[in-house]
Amino acid sequence: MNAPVAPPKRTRRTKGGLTLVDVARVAGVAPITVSRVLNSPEKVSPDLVQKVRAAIERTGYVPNLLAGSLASTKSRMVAAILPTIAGSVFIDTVQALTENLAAAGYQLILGQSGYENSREDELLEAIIGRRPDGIVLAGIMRSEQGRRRLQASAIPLVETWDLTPTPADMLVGFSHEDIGQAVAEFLYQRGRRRVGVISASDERAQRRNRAFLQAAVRLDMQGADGKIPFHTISAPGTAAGGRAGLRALLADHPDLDAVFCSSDMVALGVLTEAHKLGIDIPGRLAVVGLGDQPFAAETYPALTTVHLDGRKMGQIAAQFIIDRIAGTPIPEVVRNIGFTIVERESA
Amino acid sequence: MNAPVAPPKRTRRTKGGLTLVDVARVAGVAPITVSRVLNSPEKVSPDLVQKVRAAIERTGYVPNLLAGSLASTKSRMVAAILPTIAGSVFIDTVQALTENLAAAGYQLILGQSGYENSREDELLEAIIGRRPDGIVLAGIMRSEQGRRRLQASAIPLVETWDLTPTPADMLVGFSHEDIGQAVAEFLYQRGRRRVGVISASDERAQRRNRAFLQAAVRLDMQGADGKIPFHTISAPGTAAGGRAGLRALLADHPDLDAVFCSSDMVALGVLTEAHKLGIDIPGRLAVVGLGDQPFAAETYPALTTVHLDGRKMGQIAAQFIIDRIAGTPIPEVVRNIGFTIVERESA
DNA sequence: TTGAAAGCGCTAACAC
DNA sequence: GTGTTAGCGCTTTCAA
Repeated sequence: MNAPVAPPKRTRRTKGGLTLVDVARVAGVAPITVSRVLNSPEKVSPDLVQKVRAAIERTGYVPNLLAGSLASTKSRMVAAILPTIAGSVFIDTVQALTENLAAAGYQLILGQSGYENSREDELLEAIIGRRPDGIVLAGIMRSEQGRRRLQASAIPLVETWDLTPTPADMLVGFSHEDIGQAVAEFLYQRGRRRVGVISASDERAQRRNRAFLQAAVRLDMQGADGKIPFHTISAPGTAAGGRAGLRALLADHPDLDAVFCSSDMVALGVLTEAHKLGIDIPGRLAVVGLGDQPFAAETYPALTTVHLDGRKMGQIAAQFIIDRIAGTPIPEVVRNIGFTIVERESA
Repeated sequence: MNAPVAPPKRTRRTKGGLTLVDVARVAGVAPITVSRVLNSPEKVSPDLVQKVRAAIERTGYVPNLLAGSLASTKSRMVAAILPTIAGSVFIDTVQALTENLAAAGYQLILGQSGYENSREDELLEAIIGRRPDGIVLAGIMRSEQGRRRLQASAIPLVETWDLTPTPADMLVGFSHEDIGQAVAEFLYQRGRRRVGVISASDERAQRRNRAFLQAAVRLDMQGADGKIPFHTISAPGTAAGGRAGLRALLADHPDLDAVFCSSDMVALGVLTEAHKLGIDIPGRLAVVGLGDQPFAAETYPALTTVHLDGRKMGQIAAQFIIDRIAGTPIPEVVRNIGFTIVERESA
């Protein structure tokens, strides 16, 4: 039974790609030495480093990071999961993430979950299956199953753009409830008494709206019929949705004197429709957006809006993950970065 | 010399993660059967599929795609390389890419090269090192070294948002020269005779501008001094840049009657500044943007602009890569999808 | 400081 | 249909 069996000759599967072994042969060293030159050159004598670098140069070798990741159980990839990237407010966050992660040697992989959470499950499998060293979520993970899978994966996780008493792991964001309340109070202070809302239907917007409505009722800013006029559009909100929303609101509530929009894009639509209808802004109607997108300061009139620091969230999220991987203690794993109402001309 | 050496006992390095072997043990089958259930269930008998699926469910197993990629030399990842994602025109393309690739089981990895091409080389190494099954470039690869590395990697490549007689591989885009010429002719037909340009400094914009200037000179649309006024801002263009640009142009050329802007965002700034200065648009000044971003139809006045179909480019690029991987013959690897001038109110 | 051997977790290639 | 074996290209572990 112990008789050695003649080893069957197998064809190599290699696609002819250059490997570390080839470079080692060219440089006249062991493969592991090439690996060390790549990953920890300080552990290799200068002349060997020299030799190996020359061999890499000569051959045009590009290390296979997939193989490295498998062996080291470190993928040097971080995943970002967004509802959608189109017309989205998360772009600054993604930009900051990419920049900060790239500087630390990490690559971003992007997943779009859709606002309907339709593909969330398979997306999560595709992401976790690639064993990223960290995951950044735009928003919070609300599905209980999703949370369990993420926690079971033990991958460092950062939720963003929201605040919750029960974060799955780390969190950087702000309170949507606080925004709704703050905008209502802001409009009250500016003398507005008949407010309305035009909003996309996503969950975060709805929480802002709820807080806005509560504060508005408390401050007695209802319409003549005792209600706060409300128009819902599908997420993500568009300028066209804002235009339709303003017409709908005014049809039933001609005495409206302020509108809170779920995004700057929606607010832009409101401004445009108001122009068309000959409605003076801010004279007759105040308009407040959300996001402080680059164009918000350049509309006519300039848009009063809620500034959210997307870059900062991206930067902090990246740092969270880098620190967690490095084992650096993180004093506060939940960071509320707040928001500011930027008062321009439209309100 | 051939005496067998006692095998040294090594500790397993495994981090306690669940593997395919564990699932196989639970299901009472060979590891390869689990692999088949995951990748080609039609080759496994229904009752074994059943058993294995149950074991996967029970254990919460998530396949390690890194290991699968290494073994199969297929990563099921596609890389997109952009100058920058912030305020960028490429977002629709990225969105369409992600959607179409996800539907085919591919994940997107994102790389930002910066407009300065500063990090392009290390980015390329980080991307190629991950052995994506395809690479999509926003723009064309101009660096000779970059082209060589990409070609040496033999990874299917799609250049986008441009046209070149010498594509590195596949290409879907449109001619920036044609745009410049078409816009000049459009303005001429609308009776404009004193045109100017406000443009970001990126290379594609400059080619549009060159063609625009040539056509404008040919059509005798120069200013009184025989020159076409020109204002350059840094890339990517912003509304603030557009405002500054309009002031600069008018200072030297008060008789200007049309402006061609390098992006809709720049054009938005021009509209806003014109409002401030009391300049009637389109009465005294025509404004043309580029990109037909969602807000372009909703500015006041609505922006005349060049429509570029970012989604279509993303969709075609995804299809190119999917077909190439599948070995499907691709009749035309260079696709000019053209552009259209969308005439609205501003010109 | 350098190297040999043994994995990392999966799939291709080849039997039965 | 199912299983056995030998890699994929790298890094960890251990030894010198």
